Amino acid sequence: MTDLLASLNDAQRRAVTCTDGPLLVLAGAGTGKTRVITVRAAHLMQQGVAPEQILMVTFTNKAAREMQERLCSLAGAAANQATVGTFHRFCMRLIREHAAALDLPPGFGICDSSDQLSAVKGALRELRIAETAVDPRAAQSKISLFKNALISSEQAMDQAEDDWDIMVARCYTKYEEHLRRHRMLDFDDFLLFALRLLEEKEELRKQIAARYRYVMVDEYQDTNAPQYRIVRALVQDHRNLCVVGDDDQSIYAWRGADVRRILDFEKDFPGAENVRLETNYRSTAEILDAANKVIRNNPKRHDKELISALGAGSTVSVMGMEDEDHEASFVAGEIRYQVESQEERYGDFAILCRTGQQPRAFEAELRSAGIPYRLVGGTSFFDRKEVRDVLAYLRLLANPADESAFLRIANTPPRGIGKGSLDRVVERATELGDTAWRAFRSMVDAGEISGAPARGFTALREILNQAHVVLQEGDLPRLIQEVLALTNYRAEIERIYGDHETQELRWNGVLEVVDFAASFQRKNKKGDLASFLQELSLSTDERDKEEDSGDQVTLMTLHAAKGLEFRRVYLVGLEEGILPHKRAAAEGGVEEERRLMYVGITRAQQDLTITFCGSRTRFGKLQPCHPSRFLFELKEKTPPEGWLATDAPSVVQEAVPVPRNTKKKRPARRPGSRL
DNA sequence: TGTGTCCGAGACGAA
DNA sequence: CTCGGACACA
Repeated sequence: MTDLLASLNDAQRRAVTCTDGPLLVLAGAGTGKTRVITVRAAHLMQQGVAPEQILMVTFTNKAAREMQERLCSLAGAAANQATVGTFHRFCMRLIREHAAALDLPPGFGICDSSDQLSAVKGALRELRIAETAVDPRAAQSKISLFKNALISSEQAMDQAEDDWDIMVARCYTKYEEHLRRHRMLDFDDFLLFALRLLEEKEELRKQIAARYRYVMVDEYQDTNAPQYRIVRALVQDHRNLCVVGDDDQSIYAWRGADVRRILDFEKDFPGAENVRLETNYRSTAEILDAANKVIRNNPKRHDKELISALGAGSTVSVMGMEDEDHEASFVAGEIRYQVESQEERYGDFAILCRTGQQPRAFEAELRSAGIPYRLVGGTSFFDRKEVRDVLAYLRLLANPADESAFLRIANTPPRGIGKGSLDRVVERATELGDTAWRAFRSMVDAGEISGAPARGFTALREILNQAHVVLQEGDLPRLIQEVLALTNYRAEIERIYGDHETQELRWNGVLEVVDFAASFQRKNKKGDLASFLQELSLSTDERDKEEDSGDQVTLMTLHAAKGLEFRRVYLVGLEEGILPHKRAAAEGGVEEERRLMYVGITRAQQDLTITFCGSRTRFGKLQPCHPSRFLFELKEKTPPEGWLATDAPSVVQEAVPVPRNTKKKRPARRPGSRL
């Protein structure tokens, strides 16, 4: 404990010891940002601050987990009493604790992204707007953006400039009605309701703010409007706020983050101290050189250059591949070679990509090469059909108003309730402003629905009634077992999936939900069903955690990689259309894409290899593609005329070197491509 | 009502 | 290619 400060450089030490009042730490990638924030918390504890008074907020579960672990290793088990978590989780707990003050039902349901989409579709249907006129996905993300910019549906209506805007604003209104009617909150609501609590209930704000005397915010460049105001409300009495961030790593503008927040910090909190961390302890000079060359093409930024404390290393390689299969087998071959020659462990490697579907090719290749890997993010455990089915039963039990849960399980397993009846039920429910469940019941009672669907409804009601009895016991794992038994879900799995192996796999997924519930109840003695579901909605797959100790290659998106570091990094798919991503570029977001590239480069400690493909399978067809403009920036060259146009000039194909890879031997490395 | 099949659109990122 | 939605049948 005593030498907490000894291992820090001057700037870091200043950041750690400046404990009171507002403090801005501008920390470039790899300059010990997490180290500073955790040592700072440990230092506070050493100074006599109780851990319960410390609040540390991050953006991802992964960052929160890592911070908690590092804090514990610095300050011991007492550090578990500190509040460390994501904004969303922190807010969700606040809301739950003060549900009454917010007029929220205690067992409010969570509207996850697929429910959001159904809600938007429902709103469009109600408004008689064709999905061809307004793409539900576009509307949904626009609504989310509104909410994260604290723009109400009335304001959205006022500022609408064309028909599309108006339709989306009306959809926004309906969407909100839909959520309230079904006692649901979406992810954005966590922030908004917490903010309402803090800004409208002064007594409660005082009480909550007094609990956290020292507040630290990680990745401050990613805060959006509600997050900023939540923080402001929490610290306004004591102003003990430390924010850490890097404008060059702002990659969440699409979620409403506003880089200006970090640039304006000193304006928002007058008299703030300011510390800059510029010595990079993570990467070699070559890697930082590459990072600097790319990021300096962004016009609006704090001028800063990372300086390597490690010195020179090996050259950053840029490799052209024929297609994504070759790319994958090249990377797999290299990793295997280096591990077999005992240069590295699997755990030292990361493969970073821009989109969530790129990992597919890599997964297949790594598996067939017998290389252990873990895929971070991606289609999560909670998106699996069988898991969603089981959770839908639980959601309906916790919140009978949960329409999408009801629609999901109404006929799963099949019990004679077809699409026709469900459509009528939903129609009626919308008409009456009532829940689908109650509408169904009244229609059955009135004889408007009879025969098979009515019998099915009775059967379903019986299942839920019995489950409800078990629910009263408060034993979640047992409740889930009961639901599985009542629905005969095992048989349903066997009915759907032909082969035995798949059946086992799916059933295991179901059993894992039981395990989740068991471990939730071990941790929260009085945890009820609603809070279990609420917590679950914010969980990424916690099973990663256990496997973390294993020696595995990490496969993930750039967004998921922020804050992490690996000895050897493969940054893959560096093509126009992927990085920068086509859609992001079209929306004028090339600068943010460049920051993503910067984030990717700066994850590497010792060795960085960048790959791109000459062609790539899209929509089942092989399509030519050409190297990213960022590769030209890396080489300090200008892309040829017409580079950024949709179709590639034929010259491109020749300019792309395509080294082939043989699996067993180490592939020839070609430092630098001939761009 | 349940099941099968065809068709067309499609994919950015996280909590 | 791969999923969801629409449609045709039993």
